[in-house]
Amino acid sequence: MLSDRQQMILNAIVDNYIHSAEPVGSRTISKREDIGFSSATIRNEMSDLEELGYLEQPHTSAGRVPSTKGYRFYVDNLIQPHLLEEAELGKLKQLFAERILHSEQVVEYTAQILSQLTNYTAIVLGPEIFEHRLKHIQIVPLNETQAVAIVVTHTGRVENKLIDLPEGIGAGEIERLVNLLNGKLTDVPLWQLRQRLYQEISGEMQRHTEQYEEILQLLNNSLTQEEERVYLRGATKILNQPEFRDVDKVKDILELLEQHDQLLSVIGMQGDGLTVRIGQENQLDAIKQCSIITTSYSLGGKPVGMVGILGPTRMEYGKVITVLNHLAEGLSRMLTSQFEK
Amino acid sequence: MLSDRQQMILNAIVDNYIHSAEPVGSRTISKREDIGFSSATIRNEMSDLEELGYLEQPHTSAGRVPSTKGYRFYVDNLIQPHLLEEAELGKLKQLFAERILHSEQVVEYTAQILSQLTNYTAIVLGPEIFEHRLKHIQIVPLNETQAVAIVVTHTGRVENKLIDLPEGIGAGEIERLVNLLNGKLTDVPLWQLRQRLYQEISGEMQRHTEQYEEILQLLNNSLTQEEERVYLRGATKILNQPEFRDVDKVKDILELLEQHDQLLSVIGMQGDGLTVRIGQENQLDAIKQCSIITTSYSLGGKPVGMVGILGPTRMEYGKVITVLNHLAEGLSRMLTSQFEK
DNA sequence: ATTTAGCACTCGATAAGCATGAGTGCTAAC
DNA sequence: GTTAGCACTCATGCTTATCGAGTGCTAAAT
Repeated sequence: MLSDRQQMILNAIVDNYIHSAEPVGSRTISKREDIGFSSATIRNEMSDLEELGYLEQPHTSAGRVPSTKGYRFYVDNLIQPHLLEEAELGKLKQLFAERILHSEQVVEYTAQILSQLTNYTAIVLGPEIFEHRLKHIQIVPLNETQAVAIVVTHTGRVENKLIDLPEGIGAGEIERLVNLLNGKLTDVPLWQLRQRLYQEISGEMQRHTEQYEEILQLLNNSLTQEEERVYLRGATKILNQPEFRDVDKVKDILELLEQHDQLLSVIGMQGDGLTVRIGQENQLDAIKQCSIITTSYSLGGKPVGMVGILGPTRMEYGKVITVLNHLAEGLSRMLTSQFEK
Repeated sequence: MLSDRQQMILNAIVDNYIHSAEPVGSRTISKREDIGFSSATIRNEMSDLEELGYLEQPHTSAGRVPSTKGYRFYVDNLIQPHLLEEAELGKLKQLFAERILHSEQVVEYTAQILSQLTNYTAIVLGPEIFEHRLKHIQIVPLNETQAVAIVVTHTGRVENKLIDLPEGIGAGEIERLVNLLNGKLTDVPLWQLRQRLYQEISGEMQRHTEQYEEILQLLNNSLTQEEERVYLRGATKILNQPEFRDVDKVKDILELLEQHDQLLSVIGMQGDGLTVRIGQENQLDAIKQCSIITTSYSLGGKPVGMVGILGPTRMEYGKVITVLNHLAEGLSRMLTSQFEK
């Protein structure tokens, strides 16, 4: 529906604006080598593009700026594959070369690298561990009334929680309980634990109802504490953007970034594959001036976490998408290999 | 060396500036009920105070602003005890009423409350665990080559690390090793662990040199990962301050706050008791426009962590100091009681 | 039928000029 | 020692003028 020339011009305008942050005028475009038309022609096309809703004019005598619709078209149709530089590729490779790291640590570094490479804010959601299988449960009594319960998954993740002990329970009894749990539940995927606990063990555990509940809760917690899986890096990068040189404009954004639970609704598992949310397309008011690009990474083909970038609508979409894809792929490969061992 | 009247005036100026953020003029002071002098008199005194270095003038025809030296005198001599409101006290009580929380969690909430009550940025350094005693060591093999080592302290803290297993070690052998470690090292304070490992066990562990090293490293890590003990809340509060309405002014500060390792040098164990760093007194350039108030909290009388507040030099010193003292005391009491069980 | 040169027009941004007023420093009187 | 009075300073805000990047439109050129 847009002519080739219109697409070419829209592309040129978006490209230019992404790098200059200034409204783009017709002359600027006509001077580009790949465009063989006078500024007057460009002006006419720009006028049409504005009427169609792809461009906006801050004021009458200014150049044009892409609208959300304009960016959307750019992202969906015009974006050209971006090649990473040697140094950038190197950093990525290095990240995944590290051995002997918990998956959470890898994810944390991923956020760091992501922000460094793109100069935008990185938001990463650590992997779900539903699919991980139980390797070991341990209850270590600390004194007469308290103990710490520990759950180890087959991937080496360790979750722990302080629990209250019922009155007068003995060390022997705790040991028996733990042995029972380990015997019955080892190699059970975490998402089945709840159910299996009720099904198989409740009968034998009537004496231990209290710990039973506590343990259930621990398992639950280790599965549901989503805020704790959010990694944020480079939050202040937004301050480098010329369109956010005003404290009032960034305040809401930075406050949002501080609340990890809110971030979940921004980046939380919204389906697999790459998603681009541009400006107004975002639900939260605080980031209607921003774009968010996310993609999922997976474990054995099943999406378990997200990596994402938050930047101004005027974002280097091409580069960010490339980097995100690389990282998501690397993470998936790494997790999967670790998981399968 | 300052006359009573000078002190009174300095006090009035600082108080006023803290709340208004505007340079304070002589008339404003003379109008205050507790001051019975004309603006001319005040002017003369202000002129003297400026000459002595306690006040500064942004420009000739503006009011006066306290200098670092002025704040220093205010903090050291003039500050009046601040009473907390019911609601504020309530929040503090509630915080320490929570049971069954890991000390780290309490510390995290502390940071939250601190920032909420003061409207400044809270920086809290979680407790050292040198003094904690070893309760349990566990090594859970995940496959032929990897295992996860877990250390539990008598306070319920759990540290874990992925380790590589030496070729061809059997489950039985691991179990023997763990039993040996538990037998010899239970109830040993963590700071002694290193030494004790070498002294008592190295002989019997010649076969296991590799894990030996790994375990040492785990212990080391759990003792030295200081960045991970830094809790930051309310970083964006600084954006509410009128003197920081300029992005360039806040950028450096926020970037500093993002780097937890740097924060350590700001808040890190700088001796026990209350410390106030005012403006220029700070080492780091980024926060020479800020003041930092810290105090330590302790375990059985020994300082083990810090709570701190970062705000503009124009800070409500009285209130912040009161809140910090309350929190540090509460934390100390809580930790100590938990420790002693 | 396109494309382009030319030109009048718009409007934000910048600078200059000016009035305002908060605040000072100084002097002389109390 | 204190204060009233007054001239002086300087940031702030307002108005006006200038500048120039960029547009839209028209008419000529292709």
